[in-house]
Amino acid sequence: MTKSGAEVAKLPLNEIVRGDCIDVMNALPEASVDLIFADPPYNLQLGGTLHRPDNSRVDAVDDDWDQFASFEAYDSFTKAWLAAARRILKPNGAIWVIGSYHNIFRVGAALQDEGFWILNDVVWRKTNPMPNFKGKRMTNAHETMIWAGRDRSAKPTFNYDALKALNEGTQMRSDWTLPICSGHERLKTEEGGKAHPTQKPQSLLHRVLVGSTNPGDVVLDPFFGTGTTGAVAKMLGRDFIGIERDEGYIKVAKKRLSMIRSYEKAALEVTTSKRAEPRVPFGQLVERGLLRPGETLVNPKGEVAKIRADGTLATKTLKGSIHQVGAALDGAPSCNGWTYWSFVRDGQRVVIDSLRQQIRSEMS
Amino acid sequence: MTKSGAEVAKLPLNEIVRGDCIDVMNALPEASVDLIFADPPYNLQLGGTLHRPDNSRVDAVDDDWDQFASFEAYDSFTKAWLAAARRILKPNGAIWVIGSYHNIFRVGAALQDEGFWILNDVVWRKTNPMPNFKGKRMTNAHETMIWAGRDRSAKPTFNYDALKALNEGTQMRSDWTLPICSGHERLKTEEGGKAHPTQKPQSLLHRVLVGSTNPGDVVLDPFFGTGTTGAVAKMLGRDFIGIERDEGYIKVAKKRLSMIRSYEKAALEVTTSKRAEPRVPFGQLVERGLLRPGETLVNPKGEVAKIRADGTLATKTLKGSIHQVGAALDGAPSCNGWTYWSFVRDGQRVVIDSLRQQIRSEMS
DNA sequence: TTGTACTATGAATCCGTCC
DNA sequence: CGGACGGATTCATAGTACA
Repeated sequence: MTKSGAEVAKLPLNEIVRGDCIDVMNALPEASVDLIFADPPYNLQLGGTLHRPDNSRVDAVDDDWDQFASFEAYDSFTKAWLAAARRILKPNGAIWVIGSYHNIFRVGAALQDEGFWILNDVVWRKTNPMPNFKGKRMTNAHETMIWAGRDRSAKPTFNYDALKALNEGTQMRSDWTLPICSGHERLKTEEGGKAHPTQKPQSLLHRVLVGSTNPGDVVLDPFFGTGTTGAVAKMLGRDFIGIERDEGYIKVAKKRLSMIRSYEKAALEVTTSKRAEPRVPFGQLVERGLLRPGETLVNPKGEVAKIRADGTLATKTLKGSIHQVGAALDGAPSCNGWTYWSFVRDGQRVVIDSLRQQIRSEMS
Repeated sequence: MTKSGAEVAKLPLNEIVRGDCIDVMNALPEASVDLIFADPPYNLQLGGTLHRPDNSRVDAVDDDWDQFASFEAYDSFTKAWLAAARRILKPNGAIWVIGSYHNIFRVGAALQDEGFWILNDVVWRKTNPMPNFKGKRMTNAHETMIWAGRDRSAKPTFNYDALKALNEGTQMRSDWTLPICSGHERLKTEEGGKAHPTQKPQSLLHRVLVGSTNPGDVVLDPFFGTGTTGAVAKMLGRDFIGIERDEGYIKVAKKRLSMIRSYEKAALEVTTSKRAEPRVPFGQLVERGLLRPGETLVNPKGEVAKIRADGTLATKTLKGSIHQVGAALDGAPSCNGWTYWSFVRDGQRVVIDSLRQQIRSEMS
């Protein structure tokens, strides 16, 4: 995982590399990237030109890069770039891939076949999708993203509490309701058309990057396009690497990135989990005299245990840590002794966790 | 497409056939079924027992029928039943398959490989999914359904206007918001437990069958379970064929189906679902760039707080949601942050609730 | 009868660190 | 690397009990 200075120096951080993404990724040092976000070609096989009821032409995806002769051709392309992507990921790295029903099932199966481990599939619900003009299908109102770890044993970054905060205090769900990229955010050519047919909204990338990276992480996008991944990464204080074949897209992306400024550092600090707080052994409360050996603790049912000099508890029949004795009394598989036990001061029960908080605040 | 009387007579209409679905389907006449709805095993790969934070145990899906040795084993099973299913479909027949990220990508790829032609993928958004108790992933709040024609040239039934009517007059989208099957609808064993671990809600099948069959059509379900497909088909005046291996499930399904007749009309009326209220998390204003991380908000007293990337606020001493920080600053038990905080534009204070209104109007 | 408080439960790939 | 152990972790509904 640790790279030599020479190797790290090779990473083209915050640059766009022109070329085929498989070749470029193969030239990068292995295990050097924290996260990959990929929006690969969709393999759309559209019959002819599509018209709206008013006969205006729908500007569909018909670019060369989106054409594949067969599922087999698409599969071998997919496996090749996924294998190249996997090599450059750090051991705890992860990947996001976005697609529609035309390609996402093949991508998902290939991810699993290549050894990635799916963590969640996330549905992007579009608030304002393009309607189905012919009335022959349902409105295609969503796209699917797959979030997967490098392998089954990887422990990718997951900022659970930050996502929970983004969702106003309730756990983030696997369906995200966000508008498509339009208006001022949508990049235009000099002629006024779309600069890229499938430009993703920044809000989508914001949620992806806040949820699965930390400031300073390296985020690579092998199908950079007009650089939404790089733009949001830069705003959020992450480093990016963009790979793109098309010089026209690169030109637009470079201009876009030059105008982005990063948010201030303090704003990038995000709600953290309790697990990250320093561990306080219960025995320390005894050592520091906040609780005395021989003193009695009470559980919610009114059962009591005595504190011993080594920071363990004892009832008539049980001995062990605050967690072990609590679990045994409740017949539960586990117990958080900190919130389970109380001591008595002035006739009032006080949860022992308040003493831990006191120690933690003194530590900081 | 037209079958002889002898062959049609062989169809076990409105019956449950006990046996392996591949064998049973292979014994049916070809091109005899209008629609197949399949809820195959998901191949969940669960670890040890899971407990809720209150230490109650989660009743997991650990049945034998959901166990496969490998992806390869699952794939060959999938291809075999899909091939058998395709043979018995009429030329304009279609199939629905439901799954989760554990299996749906493999199913979707297999569908395409076997010659089916995907028409839509539909996301079932659960209003009340089981949360992620350990805080390690996002809530798995949806399942995916694939709707596919027998082949590229098939013209399956699609009742566009009926679905539009079900959706309050606007075109049906590819995401359906429906509650999981619980309460009285959930079938129980005599001991009071779940009769089947994965019973689907009738509302889901109602929408599927209204949208893609006509009265009198033949609907086959190769993984019949406790017979939701048959129950809804019967209510809607479609013929069904159920295939199921487990005698216990068959027994429950038969009893269920025998009672459908008398409740037919009432049951039809309860299948409409309510739509979820649009809740707008404050974090979405940040994700969507309406407010920037690092930007300052002001309360009525002129006190300020800075916005962070995860949609929380921070003052010199406080961190939390717009509501929490507002309440703390006022020493109040609660606070509506939406009307409490303002941002500054062109020297004018603007309440952040105006941004929420803007988002709500876009959503409706 | 009505309102409130409490309990039960759902297709789940659900811990991290130190010894 | 296996085992021990500290201790963190949940949302929407439906049903039930009781005032």
